[in-house]
Amino acid sequence: MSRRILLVDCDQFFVQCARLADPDGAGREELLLVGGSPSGRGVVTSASYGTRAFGVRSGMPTAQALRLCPAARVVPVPRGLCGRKSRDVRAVLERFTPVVEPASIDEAYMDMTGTEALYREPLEATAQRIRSAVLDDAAISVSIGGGASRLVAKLAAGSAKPAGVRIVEPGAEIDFMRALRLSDIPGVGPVFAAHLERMGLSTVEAALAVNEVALCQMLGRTRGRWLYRRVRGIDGGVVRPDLRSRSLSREETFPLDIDDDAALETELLALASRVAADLREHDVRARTITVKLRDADFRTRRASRTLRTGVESDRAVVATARVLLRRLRAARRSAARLLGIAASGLDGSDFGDQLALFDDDVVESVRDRQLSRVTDQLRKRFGASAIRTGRLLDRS
DNA sequence: TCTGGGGTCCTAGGACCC
DNA sequence: TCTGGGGTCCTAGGACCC
Repeated sequence: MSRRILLVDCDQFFVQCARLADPDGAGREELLLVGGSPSGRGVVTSASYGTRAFGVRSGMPTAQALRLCPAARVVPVPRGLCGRKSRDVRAVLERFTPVVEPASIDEAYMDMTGTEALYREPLEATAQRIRSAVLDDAAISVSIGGGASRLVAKLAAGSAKPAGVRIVEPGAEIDFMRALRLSDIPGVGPVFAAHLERMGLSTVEAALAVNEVALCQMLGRTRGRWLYRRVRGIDGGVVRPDLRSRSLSREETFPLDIDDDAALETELLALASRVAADLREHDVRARTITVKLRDADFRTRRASRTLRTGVESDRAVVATARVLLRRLRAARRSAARLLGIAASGLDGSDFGDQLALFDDDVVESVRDRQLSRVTDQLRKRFGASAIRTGRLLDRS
């Protein structure tokens, strides 16, 4: 039996949250842009439907959006409320099935296979009840798509927007896909779409006419097979609840580019401390630390290092990141517009003695961990400014 | 007023092991 | 002295998504 999957997608999620956060201000504003940045280098995170009529899209530089729609009001993302609303929505969804997989802050997949017998109603009716329940109990409007695969559910949700439900019945997948462009398929971004276009393929209809062998000859075996299945609405994806994240990161684009090494190290210290605090909050340790630099000319460079054992303390993360930053700076001197730090290899098991990767490997002591945990406690009780990170860390 | 911040997955080469 | 593959891990970069 084929699977019955729903994708629940919040309508203009950040706009809805901004309106809930300020009902009398943003709540009354039809032309609303959420995002931007005090630095003036921001982009639109979410644009209200009113502004989209002017050509505004999310991801667009705020300055450009305001040129298209000068009457729009710009408000910051209400981060805390967005997180709470996201959890509220998920809690409602979990009343309908335990198999809920959040795909991002504003969408989640649900595996509803078998629930038609359980609820004694078509999937369409259940989806309508889910929509109403989320609106009533979380005050968030969602659109819901349904189908035999994650791919079809996702695309159906797109066609249901805003505030609608669209279920693609089993067997109707190809006819549903036929109306789409290849660039509508998740995973076909601007680069791949342009490549396909050069080969004369821009619509799903056109790709359906090419057999699998020919597609593989055109695109290579992996991508040929991948596209052959996608245009037929097929993906191998399973809905998996309780997915743990594979990496944690923090990054910052500076209001003005920074070329001074000492100033960059100060920023590094702040970012690395935040990453380390995030690791402890999630109760994980990271074996790999990556530092990312974006130069003034927008070229992005990275350097990473995998340690023998996972780390979670401020000192170990900072010490590792500092070496990587110096290496990047030595390789190319340019003012930096962005600095970022990522932690991955989370909870990776210790590599033991199989390989002594580096003689100068950063090692984290029990004392380092205790010190960071105590700092966390103090910050929790007395506020973030209770402890100045720099003093505690400068042992390297 | 050019281009945010948080992620996932894939590829490709080299090191190293069996 | 010459000649292999296969598998895994690490690193760097890039496409892509919301």
